[in-house]
Amino acid sequence: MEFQDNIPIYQQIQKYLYKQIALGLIKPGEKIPSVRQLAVDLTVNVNTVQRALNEMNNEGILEVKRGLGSFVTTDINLITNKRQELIKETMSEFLESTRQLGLTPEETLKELKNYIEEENKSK
Amino acid sequence: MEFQDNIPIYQQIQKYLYKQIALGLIKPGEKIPSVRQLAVDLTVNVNTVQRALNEMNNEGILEVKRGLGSFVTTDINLITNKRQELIKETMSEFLESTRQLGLTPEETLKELKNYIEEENKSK
Amino acid sequence: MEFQDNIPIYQQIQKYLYKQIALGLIKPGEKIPSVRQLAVDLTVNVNTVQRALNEMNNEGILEVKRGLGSFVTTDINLITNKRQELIKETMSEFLESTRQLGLTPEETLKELKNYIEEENKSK
Amino acid sequence: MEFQDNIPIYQQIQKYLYKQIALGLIKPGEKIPSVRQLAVDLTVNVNTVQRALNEMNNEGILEVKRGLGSFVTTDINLITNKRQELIKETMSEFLESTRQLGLTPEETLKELKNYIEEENKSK
DNA sequence: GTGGTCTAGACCACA
DNA sequence: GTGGTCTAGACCACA
Repeated sequence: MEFQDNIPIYQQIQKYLYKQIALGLIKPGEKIPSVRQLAVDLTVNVNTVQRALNEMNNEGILEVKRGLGSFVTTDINLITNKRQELIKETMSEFLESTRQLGLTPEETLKELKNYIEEENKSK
Repeated sequence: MEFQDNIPIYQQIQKYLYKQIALGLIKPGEKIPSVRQLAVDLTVNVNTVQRALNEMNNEGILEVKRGLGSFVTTDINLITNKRQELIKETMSEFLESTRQLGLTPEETLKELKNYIEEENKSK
Repeated sequence: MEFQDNIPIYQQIQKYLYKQIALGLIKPGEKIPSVRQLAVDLTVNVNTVQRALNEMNNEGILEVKRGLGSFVTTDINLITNKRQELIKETMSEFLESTRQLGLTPEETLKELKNYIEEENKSK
Repeated sequence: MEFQDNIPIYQQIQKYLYKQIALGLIKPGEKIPSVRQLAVDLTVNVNTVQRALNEMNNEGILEVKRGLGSFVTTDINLITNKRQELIKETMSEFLESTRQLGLTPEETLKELKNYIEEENKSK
């Protein structure tokens, strides 16, 4: 057994921004806060923010314009694909967790269905 | 937004043991390795192991017998309940993750179904 | 007119390594010096070396193995493609330079031919 | 391996002017902008411009007339020779680049031919 | 003001 | 020993 490494902060920042974008909280073409502002908001070093944005720029999700700031891509396909990718990743991790608790994927599906139904009742 | 700290190692140990028990890899009534042995195996401080086992003893999942070692409870209900609890916890965290990606529980269920079907096909 | 920016050191390091690999001076599967060693050799900060290697790892040209070091990929196709890419880049820059001196691509070709012939004579 | 420093700005200015002249954008005998004007246009120190022009004056490409300004030589041979010199320099640097990628001059010629043909097709 | 690069140095994980 | 992450702080280029 190994113990969980901290997920690097720059990856956490990426995931945070991906979610904001996937949810439409930051819209296509919109400017995100400056690296310095994000660094302050997230109480993190400027370099760490830059590392996060840099990779997102390479992927095309962000367009970083020197002297102007960073903008969410207007390519909606890219955003949709990224969201789909994140969803798949979440599914995969979830099935791994339940597998470790002795559930097959099919049993997991059934358990999830039950869980949701019970939650709905309790409202 | 705050960044995730490491999950405390003692909790990771607990989760590890719960899973072993839930899966039946360690059977009801069975003796688990000594604190010292676990400490060596997991390259972790003895106190950390003790803290993990201590809580599990309070819950009744383990019976720590001084001078003899720690034994998994023979109360199958307790084990079943604990497993169910872990499953619910996993469900809850999963739904929170997909919610952050813009999925309702119902959509999540549909996506999971798709995901499993596609995985089965690709085998 | 703008003045040439310094090409970032990490990109210069990348180009240097690409050339070493393209020329077969570092062979597929071979270990390259450690980041710390490279940093010393190139009198550059460790982080700068790491930034260079990181991107090359993402491209697959290098396989960085934590605790072991960095190795040139054994995927010869990848290397060949990268070399071809660098060659095209060089061609493109060259044609741009000669265009600025008033030469069409065809004239450039003729001039290059002459240049090579004269060089061969003078040997 | 050493890293490329910035090419001195005054040399960049020279190259810029040479190209303008080589391309006939500034004609033989024509007056070029004043040192002060160039300094403003290029957002560069007056001394830097002066240093650039000074060398070009020594070569005879420019005739700096005190109180009147700087003029392109009317000696067409000089201009032609300078252009030829710049072309040779470009060829030489190009062959050095491709040599570092493992190409002989002859192979370089062939690659360039291919490159131009493919570019023409894609138009 | 906004992003880009680099350094020195610290601390961590893997082997 | 080898790579990975992060910080504080400096300096630069673009607008």
